Amino acid sequence: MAKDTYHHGNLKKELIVKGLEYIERYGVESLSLRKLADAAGVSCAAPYAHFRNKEDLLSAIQEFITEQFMNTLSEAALYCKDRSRLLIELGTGYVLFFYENPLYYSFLFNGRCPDLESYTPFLFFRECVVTTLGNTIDEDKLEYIIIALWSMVHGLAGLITIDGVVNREHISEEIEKILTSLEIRK
Amino acid sequence: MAKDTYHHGNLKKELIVKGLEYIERYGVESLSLRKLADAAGVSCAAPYAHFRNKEDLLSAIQEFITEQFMNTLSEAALYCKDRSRLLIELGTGYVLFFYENPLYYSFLFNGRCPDLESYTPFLFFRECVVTTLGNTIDEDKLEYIIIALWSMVHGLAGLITIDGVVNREHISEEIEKILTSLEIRK
DNA sequence: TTAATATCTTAACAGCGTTAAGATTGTAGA
DNA sequence: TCTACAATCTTAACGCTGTTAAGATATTAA
Repeated sequence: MAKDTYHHGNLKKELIVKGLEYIERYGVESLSLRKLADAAGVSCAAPYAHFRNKEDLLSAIQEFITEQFMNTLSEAALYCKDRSRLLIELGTGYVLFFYENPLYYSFLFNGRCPDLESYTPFLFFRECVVTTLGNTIDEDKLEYIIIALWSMVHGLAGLITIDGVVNREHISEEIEKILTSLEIRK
Repeated sequence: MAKDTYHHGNLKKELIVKGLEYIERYGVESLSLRKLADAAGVSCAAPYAHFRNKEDLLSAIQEFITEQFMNTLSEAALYCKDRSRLLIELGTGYVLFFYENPLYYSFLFNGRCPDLESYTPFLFFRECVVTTLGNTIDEDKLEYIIIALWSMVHGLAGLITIDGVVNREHISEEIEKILTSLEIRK
């Protein structure tokens, strides 16, 4: 976007979006405020009118990604008509999200991650497990199962972003086979 | 270590060890070659006699940590007399290693991780699963179970380093309860 | 219209990774 | 033991980074 006025008009949003695109392509390590400001046609100090510092911008980008992530999960749940497959669809959606955006994974879950107790994707995942298994499992066991399932899904997502673990030919089917190779111990 | 001679004598090793200690305490983001060189009582360009660049030093540190990690796993397997508990002991050791050194996790598994197909902790883990379950499971199913178990252990380690997921009171027992809440689907 | 506020620029600072050129030390071969 | 060579380190500099202070420009509210 060229700059013909003194005020940019939409700098805050553009920094978030351009920053997101940059992370998507090159990862967070090589992202710099100066390059971002330059790309937006603005001086290197301009971003400080909208963000306290670099970390503050990264947090905003993180919120942005977390929102996308939440949408992916809730859509997977919404479009799943067969309730017995809810957890599988959810888990597959979880893994596929990071399969398609590998650089998001390390960005989201590295030092910048908010308290997991209030992390909406986790809360949503937990809720789905409870509604699916709630009646069939002891309450104290349920807590461990929630974490076990989440760990498996979360770990698989991480391993896939590292590469070399899963056959990428039929990725959805592969993920499902992995996630269903263990079952709940009642 | 003070410096009274022109040649340090053991700079390469000291950079690795001091760097490791620094990452342990403050994380990899804030580590700099200059601070490290300063701490070793040496000029900022001295490290380049031993490492091509910063990334090269980080790789050396990573190998160092991976070795420690491998030792933890193989000791867990060695001291496990009850073979039916081998996988549990191994998984608990895996998680505890990163529970005790949370900053190692993101350092090891972020962009710097070598090809997982030749990653020794994975190979060892795989071998243990195969010897434990080899006879009882179909070969094609076994492959998915290996990845599922590894995902669960790896994901739990990651979630624990993020914090807020597991009651830290009796951490070993908590980990075991989580890891045993799912069972292998034959 | 004016005052206050939001947004942006210019200029500067220290810290970073990295390199080139040269000094110092250790070592292998005569 | 002397000498040439290789390894190791220093000094000085480069461009890049995040951040701040002071001031310019535009927007908004009164």
